[in-house]
Amino acid sequence: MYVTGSHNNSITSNCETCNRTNCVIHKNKGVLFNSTLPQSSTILKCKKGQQFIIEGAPVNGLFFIKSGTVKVFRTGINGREQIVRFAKGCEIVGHRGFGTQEYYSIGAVALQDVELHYFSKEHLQSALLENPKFAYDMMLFYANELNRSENKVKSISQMTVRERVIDTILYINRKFDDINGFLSLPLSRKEYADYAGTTEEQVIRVFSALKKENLIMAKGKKIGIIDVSQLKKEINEHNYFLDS
DNA sequence: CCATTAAATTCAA
DNA sequence: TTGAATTTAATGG
Repeated sequence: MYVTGSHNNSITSNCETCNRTNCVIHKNKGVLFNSTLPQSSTILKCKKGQQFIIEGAPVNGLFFIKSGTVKVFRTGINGREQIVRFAKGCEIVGHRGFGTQEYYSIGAVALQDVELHYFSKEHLQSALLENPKFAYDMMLFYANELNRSENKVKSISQMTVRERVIDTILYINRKFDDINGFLSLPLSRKEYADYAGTTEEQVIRVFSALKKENLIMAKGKKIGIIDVSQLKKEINEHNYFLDS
């Protein structure tokens, strides 16, 4: 098994050809790219591991992910990282700083090589004011994010560690496809822990238990789900309805 | 939490 | 493509 050239498995998601029905960028590309402003959007490329939003830095605009995967986090109590969400192509990052907030309350780093569309605040403001459809789509996005965030508070305060870890696996599974039985997004145990609100060791132990129970399989960073319905069942018993 | 060992990834040649 | 170097996973105290 080998990779030819420098083309790793980057998802070629050109916004012109992207046909995700739920993509805010795609649905509003006329508004976003045909602006009267000369330089409406700049494309930014980040290599794996590169941080493109720094906590506390002033907000100048918003990022739309063109391709690749990103993790969004905030630094918690004793320097512990809390992963807020994982984002992929067609999603927006840095949106909470938009509007009133002056500084980012989150950081964002590329988990793989990433391409970003960057739009300035000014450009987006005029696009939003002039185009109700775009504003409406953005509002839906914000509402959805708020819902997700509220669910997360619930899950962290009320679920057991095991349930939170399962919840995290299912979240990754829903959001990122399988490649022959394994989750296509490789994450370290620490990253699972930071999302689930626990420690690396706890994640490792839950993983080991789940492996013994034949619910998942793990080969290094490659995690495969064997029995999705059984895992869902454990979560559903506690009435947790999950986000996208 | 930390220390140890096993395993997996990365990197350079 | 390989194996040495480095990083990450797993376990037990």
